[in-house]
Amino acid sequence: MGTPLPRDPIADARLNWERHGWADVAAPMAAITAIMRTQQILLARIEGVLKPFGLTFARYELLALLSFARGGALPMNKASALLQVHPTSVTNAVDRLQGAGLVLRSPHPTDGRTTLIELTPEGRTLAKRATAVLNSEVFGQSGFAGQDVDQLIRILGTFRRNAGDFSD
Amino acid sequence: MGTPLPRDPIADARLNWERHGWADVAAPMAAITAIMRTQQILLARIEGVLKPFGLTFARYELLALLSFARGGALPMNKASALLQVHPTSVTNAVDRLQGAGLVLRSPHPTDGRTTLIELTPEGRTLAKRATAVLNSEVFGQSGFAGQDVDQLIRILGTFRRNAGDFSD
DNA sequence: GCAATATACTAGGACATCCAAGGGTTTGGA
DNA sequence: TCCAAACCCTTGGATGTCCTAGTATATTGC
Repeated sequence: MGTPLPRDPIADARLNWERHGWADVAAPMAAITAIMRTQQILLARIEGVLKPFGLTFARYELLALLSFARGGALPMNKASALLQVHPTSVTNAVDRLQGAGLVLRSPHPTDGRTTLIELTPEGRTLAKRATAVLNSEVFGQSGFAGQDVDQLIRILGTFRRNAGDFSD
Repeated sequence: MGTPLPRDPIADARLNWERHGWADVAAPMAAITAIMRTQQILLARIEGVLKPFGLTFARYELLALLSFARGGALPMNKASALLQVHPTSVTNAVDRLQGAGLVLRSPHPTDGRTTLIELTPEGRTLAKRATAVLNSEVFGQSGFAGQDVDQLIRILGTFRRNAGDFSD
C-alpha cells in the first residue's frame, strides 16, 4: 500500500475484460471493483480513527445507533435489522461493548424473549467523542466533491432499494 | 436481512446528523455509509456465485490477475501491489489455491528472493468458468443504470487517485 | 567483503461473519 | 385450554481477513 502504482489497476482490468470479449460487462465490472476498493480505503481510515477509542466500525455503528434511539435503548433484533447485520454479529458486538462498560443488557418490560441494549453514560460520552473525530477526520475530508456526494447518495440509494434494503 | 425496512436507515442517519449540529458533514457521512453497505451487498452476491467453485473473492481476484499476466505467472510482491492487499494475505491465498491445485510456486529465474505464482491448467480453466458466471450473474445484472456506471467509475476513480492508489 | 535492504514464510492473535443447534418465550389456532 | 409453531437470543464451531512480529535467505550498495 506504500507507493502509488504507475497505472490504475481497475482501468487495466477493464481493458482486459474488453480484450477477452466481455466488453458488455466491462464497465459494471470496473464500477463494482472500484466500490470494493473504495470501501477498503474508507474502512481503513475509519478504523484508524476509532482504534484509539478501542472501537471497531461495527461496534461504533451500534453505539451511534443507540445514541440516536429514544432512551438510548433498542431491542437486539431491531439493532440487527437497522444495521443490516446477522443477529450473532450483534450478540458479539454487544458482548464486547458490555465488557468495556459502554452498554448493558436489560430485559424487555413486556416481551420476555427480547433483551434491550442500553447505552451507559460512558458509552454515550465515548460515542460523542468518537463521532466528533470521525466527522472532522473522515467525513469532513472525504475527498469527494460536493456534487459527487449527491450523485453517490442518489446512485447507491437506488441500488440499495432495488437490492431490497428498504421499501421507502 | 429478510424483510425490507420501511425506511432507508442511511437517510435516517443523515437526518440525525443534521439534527445534532453536524449538518456540514451529514451528506458525506451518508455517502460513505452507503458505500460500505453497497460493498456488503455486492460482496455477498459475488461470494454466493464463487462458493460452488470453492473460491472466495480474494482468491478469485488473484486467479483472475494471473490469468491476464503474461505466461500466467507473477511474483508475489507484484500481486500484492496490484491487488492492494497485505503480503501475508497473498501468502495465505496462494497456500489455499496451491492446495486446490490451481496455482503453484516456482523460483524466480534471476532473483532468488522472489517466488513466482503460476497458474496451472486447472486454475486457468476454473478462472474462466468462474468469470463467465460472475459476468452473467453479477456484473451483467448490477442494478446500476448505464450512466450511473460511468459516474461511479469517474467519481471513485478520482477518489482512489487522491487516496494514493495510483498516479496515472 | 560487509552492512543495509528486500522478499517471503511462519506463528500468533484480533476481529467480523456465518451456520447449526438449543433453550426460553410468546402467539395463535385447534 | 393446550400445544405446536414462531420468535428471540446465545453458544460453539468454522471461515476468512488482516496485522504484528520474528526468521531465513538473497540481493544490492558502500
